[in-house]
Amino acid sequence: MATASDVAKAAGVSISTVSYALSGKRSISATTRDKVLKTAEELGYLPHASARMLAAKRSQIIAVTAPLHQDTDHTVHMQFAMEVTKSARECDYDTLLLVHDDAMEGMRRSAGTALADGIAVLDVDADDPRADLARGLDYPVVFIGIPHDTTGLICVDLDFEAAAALAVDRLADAGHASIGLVSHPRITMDRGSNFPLRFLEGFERRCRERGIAFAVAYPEATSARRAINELLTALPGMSGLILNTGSEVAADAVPALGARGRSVPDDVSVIAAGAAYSTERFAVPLDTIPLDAHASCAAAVDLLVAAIDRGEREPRTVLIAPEYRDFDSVRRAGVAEDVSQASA
Amino acid sequence: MATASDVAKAAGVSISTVSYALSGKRSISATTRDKVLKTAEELGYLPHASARMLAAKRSQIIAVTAPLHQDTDHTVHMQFAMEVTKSARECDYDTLLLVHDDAMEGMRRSAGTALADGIAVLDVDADDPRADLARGLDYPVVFIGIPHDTTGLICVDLDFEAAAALAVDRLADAGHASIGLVSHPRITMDRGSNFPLRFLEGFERRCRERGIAFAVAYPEATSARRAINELLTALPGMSGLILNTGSEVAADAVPALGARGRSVPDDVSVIAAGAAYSTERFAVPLDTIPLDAHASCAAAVDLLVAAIDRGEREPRTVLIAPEYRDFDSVRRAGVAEDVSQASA
DNA sequence: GCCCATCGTCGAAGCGCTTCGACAGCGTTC
DNA sequence: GAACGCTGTCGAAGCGCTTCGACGATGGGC
Repeated sequence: MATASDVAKAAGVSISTVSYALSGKRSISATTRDKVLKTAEELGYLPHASARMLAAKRSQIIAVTAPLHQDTDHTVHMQFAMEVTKSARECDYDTLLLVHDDAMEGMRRSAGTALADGIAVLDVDADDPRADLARGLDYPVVFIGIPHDTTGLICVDLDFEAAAALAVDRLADAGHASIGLVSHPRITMDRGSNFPLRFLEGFERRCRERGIAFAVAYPEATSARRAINELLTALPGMSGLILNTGSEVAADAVPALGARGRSVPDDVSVIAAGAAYSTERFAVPLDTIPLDAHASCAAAVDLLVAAIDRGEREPRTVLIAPEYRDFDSVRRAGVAEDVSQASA
Repeated sequence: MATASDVAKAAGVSISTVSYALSGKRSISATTRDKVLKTAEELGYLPHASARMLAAKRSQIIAVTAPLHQDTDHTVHMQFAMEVTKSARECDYDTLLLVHDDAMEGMRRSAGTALADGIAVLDVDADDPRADLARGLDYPVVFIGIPHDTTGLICVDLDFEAAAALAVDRLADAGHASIGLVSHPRITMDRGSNFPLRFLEGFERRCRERGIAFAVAYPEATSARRAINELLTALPGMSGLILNTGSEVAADAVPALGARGRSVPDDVSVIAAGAAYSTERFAVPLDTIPLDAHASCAAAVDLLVAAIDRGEREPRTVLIAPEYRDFDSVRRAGVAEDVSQASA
């Protein structure tokens, strides 16, 4: 490979002039700059990454840690890892994947060896040990997800509580007084996985605030049948359903309601909230409050880059406001009867 | 962070002695080595990654390119990316994710700047442009998947043709003379995605060799219904079925057969081949010829590391022999009648 | 008891880049 | 026209590590 010194010789200037011409960090006459750029182009010059890192004291690499629990949703993870990568590239950073059994070791290593300039943490648990590690590290770390104790941390996530409240409001506004929630499997909740808990809290609080009867079910594996049955037992008059669960269970919800003689949206209005998947190909497309990987990751990378490049390290939690996508799976309560009578 | 120079001072030796004590590349007395190791430990010394890269002319980083087509299976991808990462760590390499729109640019950049020491290429198409790029790069590249023209390339993959033959043989040996194949969606085939084509070829060839009647269907989206219907139209007496398709379609195959009055395995024997998913939780667990991400990735990383560390760059294609996992979803042809009569 | 091989350690030369200070050349300013 | 400030360029000093050659010390062979 051609080096900066080769370019300097060929262009008849000094090495530092080459560096400044390419980086633009000092003014260089247009003539010289063009000559350097042209020569660099001709020689196919690309700066040696390690040399640049060493001299600039910056690797332009962001590490991404994604510990994989057995109940983790690979699709969602991959989406987040990719979105971080894309956003990072836009800021001229590459991403290093850290997916060992020991995420802590990876974080310590990338900080200690200056392999990466900062770390993006995915799949955050409520009592995530990586939070303590980050606090002790004096090193830019951004959490995509929110641990219980956010002291000293920078965190980004969809505002799941607001998303839950938004979903409840939609149904309540449409006159539904009895709402079920299909949440995540017990194993996920028990692990203290963060966002399902926040969603659940938001859901329960808003239901109470608005005097709505509610029930919650925790599905197992990929079927919604049992969860739906439980909800219908607890709330025989359930006319609103919120799904904050994996794509397979969510996709199974409409068939599961169908098996109990309820059609969507005539008998039950349904909203998929905090959904990382699209409901367009579901048996009945559902109103959705999306979990937008792009938005979260872009925000996270921005914060991380600000911390790295501009030293902006003040702890803070950024909650991304939920959006509502209407696919007509919510109907006014009471209107249902007319429709079913009409079609019966 | 402590530097090698700090350690040297504290231990009362020279910098080069520190380096040799830690790397073991020259003999160092036990006394000195222990003193250095102890001091390094105490100071929490970790070698600066960029400095090491620059001096050693090696980054200990492997780039992973995974272009994402819209029909790509994220779950499978993530699995492969992670397996590459795990295997790489065992050889003391980290992995850089390259998932831009322009995979070519990423490859060129990591080679040109010496950011990575080599590249693992995922999701290979038959006429993948990255093949030509790799040929022109003079840089270690390993393909996990097999393009049409493998000249000059190092490739690793499951032996899909052998897997297809193995599946056909199992069914044929059990007396099934009429076998259907559910392949991948047309869009995937048309893109020239590589392994479905190889599987298809292996399937057709072996069926012909053994005089088996066969038919192939290409599903759409996530349902198997149409594909199953097509196969039953083409082969009314179909008693064997091979699934070389995504997990959702595969999971839907047994219900789809059920909808047509066929039960598994009594009426139809079924094998999931080249499956990156587990069939354990399917309505009926299926005999499986797994697509083992770990095996492929471990082999690929070994080849890549050999190419980087030991200069072993001879082109070659490594096909991983298929394995058969029996879950009792294949029965002898003709036995089916007895069973169904008995239970009827 | 001398020579040579071996072992253990050190100093110094880079790796290829960024960046700082210096300074020549030129146009302003009074 | 002397003093001044700009602009554009250069040289050199690192960044922290690896690695090569050198060399004193030790020990075995004769």
